[in-house]
This record gives sequence, structure tokens and C-alpha cells, in this order.
Amino acid sequence: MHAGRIPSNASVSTAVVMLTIRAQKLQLLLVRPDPDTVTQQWILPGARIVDDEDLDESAARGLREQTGIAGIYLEQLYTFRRARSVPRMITVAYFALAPSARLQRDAVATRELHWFDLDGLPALHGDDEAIVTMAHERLAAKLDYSTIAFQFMPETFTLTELQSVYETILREPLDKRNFRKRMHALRRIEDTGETRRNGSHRPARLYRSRYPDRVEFIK
Amino acid sequence: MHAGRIPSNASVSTAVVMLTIRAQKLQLLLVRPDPDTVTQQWILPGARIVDDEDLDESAARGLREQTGIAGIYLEQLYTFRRARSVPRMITVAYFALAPSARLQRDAVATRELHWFDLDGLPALHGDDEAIVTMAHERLAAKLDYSTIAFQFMPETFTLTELQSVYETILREPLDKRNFRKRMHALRRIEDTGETRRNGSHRPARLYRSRYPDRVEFIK
DNA sequence: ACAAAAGTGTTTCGTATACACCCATGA
DNA sequence: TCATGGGTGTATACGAAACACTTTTGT
Repeated sequence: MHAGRIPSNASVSTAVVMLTIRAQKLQLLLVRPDPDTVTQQWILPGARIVDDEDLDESAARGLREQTGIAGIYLEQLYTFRRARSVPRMITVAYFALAPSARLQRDAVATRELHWFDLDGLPALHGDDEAIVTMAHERLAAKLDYSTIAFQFMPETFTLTELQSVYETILREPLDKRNFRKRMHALRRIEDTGETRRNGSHRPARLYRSRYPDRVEFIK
Repeated sequence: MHAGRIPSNASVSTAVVMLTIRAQKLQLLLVRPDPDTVTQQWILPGARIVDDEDLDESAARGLREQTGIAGIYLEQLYTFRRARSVPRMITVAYFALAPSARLQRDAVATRELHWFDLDGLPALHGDDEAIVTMAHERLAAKLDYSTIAFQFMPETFTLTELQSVYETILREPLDKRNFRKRMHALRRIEDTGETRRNGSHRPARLYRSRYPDRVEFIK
């Protein structure tokens, strides 16, 4: 008995649930299955862990190398053991959020990648389905007690767009006046002074996030 | 580029932040440093991960093998990479909660183990200090939105004892009447009909947890 | 009779919710 | 002038917080 933890060898990788919102839908970025493999299942981007790299770095690197996406919000989610499937594989899952505009700039439209509606996913590899479900749950929970929603917003945005982000994640409509009251009370957005003309109706004020890189707990 | 995640080899172990409450103090169980090692630092109980064992099992086994404690609440906390210290070590951290009475029954008083007050800890190994801090934060947060506090309660308990658990974790006094209202409204405890005489004052009603094994989200 | 913890309700306050109309623009 | 989404305030309901005295026992 005694004597502390003795390390073992196991296969460890990070996996990233990359989410964005486009056309009022949560979208997930998946990597196309290798045509040579038997199981033709899409997989989450990720990386094996290499020397002297911490877990956050590994997840960021996996995402960058496989998708070109970098510099966005990443949060560790949970660590899974692929019990039966892949032998002795441990997956440290992360989720990543970004505004869709930013992703187009990073040109993520290769033959090997595809965005899927979160509720129209193909068959996924191993634990990936459970990972995606947990990411969505965590995200929805965090809306209530953090400023995480701003991670989906571009530089400037309208309050209607912000509300739409909340509604998309929560899958329920919100009251416009109460939503705006809440957002102003948060004191996390500021008026840019600009407006945006959109159609044959009154233009919308544009706001910007005060602390775009911080995700803070609220209340 | 492409082709999904290729597993790497790394040292993976689980570590358990075993907490209980004794004499209105949060207490942490640590394993005495091996006299042969250079760094004389106490460490968290844990285990290396072995074949065909999932992470929860590994944490439970590590705790059982090193401390004799089994069958209690365990929750995955976070996964840490020991960046600099131990080479290529990954630690999947868990926290465990149990009523102190139960732990005495399991006879955890060997020369190799010791309970420490949470705010009087010795120097810890590697990331263990950060792990313990995170466990305490998570626990305090969960008091607000789950029934996790009941994991510290024995078979039967008084409302004053239950309140003391909340106060110990939150490090702040609570209003007795409001606390009792809240607990009854939860509908998670039931009156046993028994009372307990304690000193030269009115005896206290004894309650029992309705679902002692479940930790549920509330509100 | 007194000390000491157990037990119990009501009022107050602040926040969340429900709800409907006018505004600015393009066609 | 009409259609369209943008923008605004108030009244109500509900839950959280503050607060003090009576009860039951042992000595």
C-alpha cells in the first residue's frame, strides 16, 4: 500500500467541441473521417499531447493545426476514458466558442472539415457524442451565471443579435424588454454610437463588449 | 494535417481530494510522504490508471487502496498537467465527500495518513495545492444549486448540524429561520420521529436524507 | 429558577416577470 | 402609407432577507 501515485502509460489526447452560431443555429465543426479507416465516422478536432505542453496548449494547438482556428475562447470540459472502443484512450475534452464571422476569416472551408447543425449530427466517433452533449449542457448552464454568451459576438452587434444568441442556446424565446434591461444592468456592453441599417425599418444601435476576452461569473 | 487524433503516451493518474467536516472544520486527508523521497511533501491519495478501468473506477480504487475508504461520493473535478514538476504527468483530479462518522468506521488512522484542517495544510506535492483550492471552490459553488451538502451528513442529523455544514463550507453564518425554511422547501429531508438529547436544553428533532446517494440540481 | 440550544411567522425589500405601444426607416 | 423590426416603462408577483420570542430540557 502507500507511496503515492505511480504514473502509468496511456494514450492521451485533447478533443475540441468547436461551436459557433450561424443563422440562429448552433453549429459544430467536425473533421471528415479518413477514407482509409473502417469506421467512417466524423470526429472532433484535437491533438495528441506532446512533451512539455500543458493541456490548454494541446487543445489550442489541435484546433489550430486541424482547422486553422486560433485565438478564441477555450475551456476544459471533462475527461473521458474511451472504455471499450479505442484501447486505453483518454480524452481531455474542451469546448471552444467563436463568432461565425471570425471563422470565415480564418477560412475554415477545406474538404476535410464541415460545419453541422448541432441537432443534425452524423454518427460520431467513440465518446464524441457524449462530449458534444455535455458541452451544450455546460454552455446553456453558463448563460445563467456568466458572460460566456459574448464569446459568440463579433466586434459590434445589436441587442437583437445578442438576444438571438441566448435564444438559440437555450432553445426558448425571451422577452425583449426584460432581456435588454438585464443586459444593460450587467454593464458589460457599451454603445458604440453607431447604428446599422438593415432593411426597411428603424436602424439598430451597435454595441461592443466591454471585456471581450473575459468570461466572468455574474450575480 | 488531417486524420484525427493520434494517441500519445503520457503518465496518467487520478488524485482524490477527500474532504470531511469535523468540529466545524473542513478536513482533508493526505498521504504521508515516502521517507525515501527527496521532496518531503504530503500528497493526495490516488492511483495510476490501469487497463480497462474507467476514470471514476480508478479514482475510487486509488482512494480505497490508499485509505480504506469506499462507497462514498466522488466527482470529477478537473484535469491537470504537471507542467514543470513531474515529467509528463497528467492528473485527473476528483473530490470525495463523506460524513466523518463513516470515516472513523473505515478506520483511517494509519501512520501513513493524516487529516488536516483545510486552512492549515502542509506543503503539498506538485499541483496538489491548486487542486485542493479548486475542490473547495467547486464545493462552495455547488451548495447553492445542488443537494451536495447531504453528502456530509450521517444517517440521521439535526437541522442545526446541517446548518453548521453549510456555514463551515461557506465560511459565513446563516439565519436559522431562513435556513430551516429553505431546507424544508427542498423536500429532501424527512423527520425520523426521533429526537436527540444533547445537553441541558431542549432536544433536537432528528432528520434523515430522503435520497442519500443522489446529488441533484435544485431551483 | 436559570442557562442553553431548539423551534417557530411575519414584514420588508428587491428582483424577476408580464405586458403594449410608438419610432425610424425603405419600399 | 405601409410594413418591418427597433426601442421603451410600469405594475405585479414572488422569493430572499431581516428580525425576536417561546419551548424544552438538565442542573
